Amino acid sequence: MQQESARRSNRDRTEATRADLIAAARKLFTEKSYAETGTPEIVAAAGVTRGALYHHFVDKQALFAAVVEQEAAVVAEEIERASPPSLFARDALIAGSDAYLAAMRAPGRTRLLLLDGPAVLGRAAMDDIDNRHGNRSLREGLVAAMRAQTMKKLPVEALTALLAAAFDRAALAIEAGASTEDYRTVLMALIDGLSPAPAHPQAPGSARTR
Amino acid sequence: MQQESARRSNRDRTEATRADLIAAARKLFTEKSYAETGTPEIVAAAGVTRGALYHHFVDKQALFAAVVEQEAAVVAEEIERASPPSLFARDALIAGSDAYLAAMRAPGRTRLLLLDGPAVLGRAAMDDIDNRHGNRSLREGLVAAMRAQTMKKLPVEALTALLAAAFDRAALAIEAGASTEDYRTVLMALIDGLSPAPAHPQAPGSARTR
DNA sequence: CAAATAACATACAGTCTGCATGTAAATTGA
DNA sequence: TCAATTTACATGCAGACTGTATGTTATTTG
Repeated sequence: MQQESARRSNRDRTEATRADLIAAARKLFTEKSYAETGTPEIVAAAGVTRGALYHHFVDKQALFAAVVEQEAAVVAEEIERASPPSLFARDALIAGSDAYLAAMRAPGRTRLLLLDGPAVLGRAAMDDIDNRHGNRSLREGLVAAMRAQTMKKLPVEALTALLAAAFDRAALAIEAGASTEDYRTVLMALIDGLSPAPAHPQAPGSARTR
Repeated sequence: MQQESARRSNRDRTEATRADLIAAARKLFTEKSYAETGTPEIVAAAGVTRGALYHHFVDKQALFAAVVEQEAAVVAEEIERASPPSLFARDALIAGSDAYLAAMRAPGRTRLLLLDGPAVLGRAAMDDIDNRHGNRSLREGLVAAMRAQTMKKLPVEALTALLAAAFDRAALAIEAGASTEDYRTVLMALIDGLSPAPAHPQAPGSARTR
């Protein structure tokens, strides 16, 4: 007859505790903000003590980074699930855009990923996370469109970053109550504007600044 | 013969103290971050005590809001100075874009306005500030371009917000070491893509999602 | 010029973060 | 298999910070 609480390997214990902490932190970070959530509250929700937290994470910020990482992965997964990778390049971009905007409606997700994330971890760290998850499919879609000649050839990294920034702002605006249709319309117009068409058929000789 | 420190009216005292606090806070908030800057440090730099701070500002966040407000005004001013309001609509947009990117190179400004600002004050509050200052000229430029028929007619608020978001991300990327030319190229491509040209001269009957 | 008020300064309470130390459980290796 | 070591926590503490309450000085008001 073994003990009440079964004998667990250290690896299992660590994994379970880390998961509990991340889950509790995720819940609180999405309900409130990073700054408004204290570690005592997190560990209470996770059913451990602060000692466990600081054993598994170097500081509160590291726990936050783990939460952001996980949440970014979930968002990427939701997008991939909703948007089949085939189709024509432009259709894939549209499907991905809608899936992203839908995924970002999860409560607190915009604040976690778009406000607290960049402020707490810095833009560089967030870029790193985004590039490992969500942005990847966006960039691949853009590259595909360029190769298919349905999109102007432009610096890929910059284009990916700027379109992602527009999507992010759209998600924030929509959550704040703005018209989803308006923002969707503009996003599509921005993407369609990148078609390799005659640039701007207006008065020739427009002065170039700088 | 009057006293050593001249008799000052309350209005002057308040104005001077508030200005000192905002200046000291601005310096520290741009050198470090909002979270890393404590009120004791701020008041020491300003030459007052925390009592003065909490007399003039309801809390640390309110002081931060005042700093952001002022900095946003300075940025808007720098843009207006560098970009004459006349010219053709597109040229004005380009000049304004370059001026914005140049203005955002001031040390710590991107973190203050683009990272800490949204996280601490919220996107709604930042939108409010932006609309009172920087975004105004952008929106007016877009409206002018639309009226001049050199730009597709689109929801103005949404377009302004999304382009502003792209500019913001570009400023962050450039500060992080990315190629200014790359980002400038993409920004111009995004703007030029909004010309009222034949949208995308490709295979007809492309399926519309939703 | 006295009363009221504004502009501060000082002192205090509560909370939080990170670390140091202590303890129980698991792993190692002889 | 069992003692030594390491891991996974729990507990307690030190420093710092925020916001507030209270006291004091300068200004304004009637």
